[in-house]
Amino acid sequence: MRKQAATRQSDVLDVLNRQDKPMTAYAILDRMKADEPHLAAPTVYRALAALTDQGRAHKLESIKAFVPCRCCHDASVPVLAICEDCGTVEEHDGVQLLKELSTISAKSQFTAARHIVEIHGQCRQCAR
Amino acid sequence: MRKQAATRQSDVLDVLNRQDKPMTAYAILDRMKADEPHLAAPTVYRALAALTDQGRAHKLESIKAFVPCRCCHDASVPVLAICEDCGTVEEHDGVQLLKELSTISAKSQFTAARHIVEIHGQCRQCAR
DNA sequence: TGAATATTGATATGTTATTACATAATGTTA
DNA sequence: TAACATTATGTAATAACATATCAATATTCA
Repeated sequence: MRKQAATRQSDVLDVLNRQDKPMTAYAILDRMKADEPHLAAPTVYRALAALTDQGRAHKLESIKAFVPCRCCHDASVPVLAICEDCGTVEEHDGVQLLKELSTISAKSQFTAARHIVEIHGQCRQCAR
Repeated sequence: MRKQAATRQSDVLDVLNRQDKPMTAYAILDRMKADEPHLAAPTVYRALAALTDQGRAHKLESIKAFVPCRCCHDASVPVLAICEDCGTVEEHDGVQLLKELSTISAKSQFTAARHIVEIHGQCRQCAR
């Protein structure tokens, strides 16, 4: 059934919000197929592209998965810490990094449009 | 023909070094197939995994491509600036970021093992 | 030397992402 | 509201990226 783009996006974001771990696009697709069996990959990818553009979700580039945005990083830098043991992701804001990142870009007169900061390691629970 | 892992790794690194832009694993594979037609994806991926582990190459997570390491980031953070116009990648060292990154991890008692910092934007040439 | 271990090659397959295009809904103008 | 332009969606196919598996080959070390 056809839906408005905004509705699709909300649907996808709902799926992400109901999960406490990152989900791949195909995991989201499978989940949504329970209700809408005809749904296909591009529909999910389109919604995800919109959500990440709007800053309502983040893509974890290093693990090819998505999380809903739980902070707010207006004109700032999302920092995503990924636990390699349990898979959970913590979201932080990286305003503090912005100054140093700018310095680095300026060094070669590079015009930064988007920063990607991901941390791999162990969460508090898993580290002990 | 069978080769030692170390030799394979050098071969792959040579291919990367002869190119001034990042290469995907399959681009490397195609290039190497010119000499060794039977070569297959896992061979290239194994070599790349070793090279990135050793810090002799970097993977650009956000574009799924690889570059040879041209700096040295002993116990530090590689920062990769990717021009979205021409595709070139500049490599910088991000020691300056380490302090703030640690602060962020410490906030939630996260144990960082690896940092991924990538910057998307325009290089100096393309920005004017 | 020969058994145990590790590494490599090859095939197959799994996973992630995009292209291309037909179709349907919506907005706009007269 | 009719005609048209615009935008978004559904669908199939396929491209691009990555890994599992296992047999074959090399290496290690008693």
